[in-house]
Amino acid sequence: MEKKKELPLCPVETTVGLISNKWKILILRELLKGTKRFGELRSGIDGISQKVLTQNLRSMEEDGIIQRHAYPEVPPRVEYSLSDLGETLKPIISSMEQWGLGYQEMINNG
Amino acid sequence: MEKKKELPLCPVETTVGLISNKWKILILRELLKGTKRFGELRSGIDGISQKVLTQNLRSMEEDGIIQRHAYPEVPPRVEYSLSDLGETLKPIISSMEQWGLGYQEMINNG
DNA sequence: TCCGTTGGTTACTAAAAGGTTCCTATATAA
DNA sequence: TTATATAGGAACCTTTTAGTAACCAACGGA
Repeated sequence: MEKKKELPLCPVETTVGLISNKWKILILRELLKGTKRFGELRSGIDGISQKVLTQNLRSMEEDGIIQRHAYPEVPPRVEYSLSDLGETLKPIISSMEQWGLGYQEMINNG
Repeated sequence: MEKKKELPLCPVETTVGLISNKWKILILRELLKGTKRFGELRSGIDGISQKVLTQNLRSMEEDGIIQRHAYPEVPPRVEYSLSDLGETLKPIISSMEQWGLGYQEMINNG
């Protein structure tokens, strides 16, 4: 999903390389609330398909921003959570949330 | 480029709807430095093609986050700048820049 | 008269992303 | 005995996005 080449010089580009994808940002939004099971993520993110959720989770795991923990149970239970690195992305999501709130307000009663 | 349906309830999703695209974020990065001509944007954003730049500029203009000013000269001169709304996105780009700096540092001498 | 410059547009093609459907394993409950 | 629940994987297809190349208009200068 992400190419593992050298980092771009521009820090914005570096960041964008990791979370430019819409779904990843929504996954982050969910995981910032705490550890979640696969099914919880699936139902918490409107419109995401199982395939796309899996793909993005794998990619984010590879990038070291989330952690996956599978319990050897039946039926299977798999929990996802942010890594320490993933937690550091919080300010970005928060700024998006803040902006979105202001924008919604502007649109709705502007 | 963006569908003009109702806003999502989630503010993060609202924001993501406007700037989920990698190129738009890089365009914002450029325009946060100030007004730029089409050609300057083109050369300032590594790897962007003329078509994609034009498309995204149109879309962002429709969304009201940038402004386009064409001067009736030959050869043509077209300047792009952030609208007031566009300026309010600055904290998002800044947080990405901050994060990217930290990440680069971590990778390079971690 | 023809060239170069700028900021596009259009048509065609390739690649990436996403959607859908079907399949699996197995403990447990009914 | 059989249905159920969970977290995927595989195959196939459609849609979206991006890249490439060609073309254009208009004026000023050589």
